[in-house]
Amino acid sequence: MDIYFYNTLTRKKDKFVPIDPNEVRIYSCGPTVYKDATIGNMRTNIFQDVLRRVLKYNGYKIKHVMNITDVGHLVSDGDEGEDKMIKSAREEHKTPLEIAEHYTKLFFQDLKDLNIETPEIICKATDHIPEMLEYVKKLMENGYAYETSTAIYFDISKLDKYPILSNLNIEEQKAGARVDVDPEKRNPYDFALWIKAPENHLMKWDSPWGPSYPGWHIECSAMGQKYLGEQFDIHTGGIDLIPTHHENEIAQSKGACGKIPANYWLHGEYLLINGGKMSKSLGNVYLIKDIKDRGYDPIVYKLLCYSCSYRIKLNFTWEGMEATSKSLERLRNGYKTHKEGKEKLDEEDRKKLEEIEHNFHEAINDDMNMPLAMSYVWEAVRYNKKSSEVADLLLKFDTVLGLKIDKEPEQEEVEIPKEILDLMEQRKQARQEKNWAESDRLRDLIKEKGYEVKDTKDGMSISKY
RNA sequence: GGCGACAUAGCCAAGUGGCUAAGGCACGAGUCUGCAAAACUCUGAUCCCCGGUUCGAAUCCGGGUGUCGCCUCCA
Repeated sequence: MDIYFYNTLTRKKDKFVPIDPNEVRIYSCGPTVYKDATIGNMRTNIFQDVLRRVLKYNGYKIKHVMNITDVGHLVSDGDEGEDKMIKSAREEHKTPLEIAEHYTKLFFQDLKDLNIETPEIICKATDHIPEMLEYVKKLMENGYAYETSTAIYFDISKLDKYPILSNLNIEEQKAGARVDVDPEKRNPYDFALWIKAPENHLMKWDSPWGPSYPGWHIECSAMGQKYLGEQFDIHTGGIDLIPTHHENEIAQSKGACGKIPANYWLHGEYLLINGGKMSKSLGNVYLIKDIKDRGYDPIVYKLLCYSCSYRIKLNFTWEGMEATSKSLERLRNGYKTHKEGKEKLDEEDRKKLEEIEHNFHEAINDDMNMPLAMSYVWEAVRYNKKSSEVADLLLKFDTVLGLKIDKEPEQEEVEIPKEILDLMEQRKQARQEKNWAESDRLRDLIKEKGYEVKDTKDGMSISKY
């Protein structure tokens, strides 16, 4: 079955045809490990995970590279300000290396909590300084770069076209802020490939231009080329990377080898918080940790991300989380019911299930239409005959969804105080005597003390309220 | 100022010219239960406004209105 992806390069859904029919090569711009990753960052990671899983569902092998930016990403993309790593190090009284290790660890914990597959290759910028230097030298040799007293810049006027991903007309942009940065720049949109380090700079390496450090964009070009070759299939990232980072990556690649590095450019839209942007000043920056602290399985957030296309803005609210939490519970419950179901399916049922599978497959192949795909998942969950064959189909769907659909509801191990246990015992007696008034009174009393008792087939269940 | 996205039932949202406009959550009704909870079943919209193209438009075109984002840090 054909796969279609919306390609930022062509601004339409393109049929996906990999360069190598057996293996799809993907590059994803990974985190700058200078602070906690937000749930917004994680939305992008979830979308990239779905991409992997969809390709695998279609039988492809994957070679997926993700970088860890641990140097060179300045506070401003206009090549000014401090390096983000160094700023964090100073603020947290640690070395840049310690900062990188700390936040890298947290990042991978988030991926694990969200059941996101780890890319085949994870590469750190600081481990690839020689490759980056080579790349810059090549750009110099090819005449696309020039030196000033502070840095090596890429000369965008040497390109036939810049920018090519966004429709910006750079002549008409307010480039004022950029012009001031370095009067030696030839064009306002020229960007730094390599930056000469001031005397006391914490991270610097020897180079033909003295002690210095890499610009932000060069790492992705250098590492992408090293692991995936001059041209690969898919490049992904957040939508905000389009106007600067990805434009510049393309520029670098065109300068170095005359090619656009990837055939398909996929970008994930923003996550909004209560209808607005997430920002520190508004105090609405949430982490996966916050989701856990509120008692939610992080997978709930993943399912929330499936409620709309990765290409439209998703509004995060705790109300939405609550609704999705119920939804996930029912989904897992439905799986369990089928798993334990003993009904026999006939030919007609199997035909119906095949149809559902076909529809699901078609949905995920249509630019990862997860909301539509989920509607077929629900069709299977609701299937009137409860059979393990339906459960098997749901498990197959879960190879794409990654929702741990077969996860048992969590049995929280909470210490129940003796007082509550005594009340429960009293209530049990009252129920045996069919003294409903007393039973209800005790239920209310237990609730007052912070516990909720429910009657099930197998007796009473108690949980913290 | 330039660029872009979005506007579908109470909320989230799929849908890109034509079967009864997916699905989830909430609400309501019912089954079950002493009651409640859980579970399960059922129930709801003609698609922001105006004009046009067409046999036919939520879907295409033009014009409005509204919300948001980017161009400055951010996935």
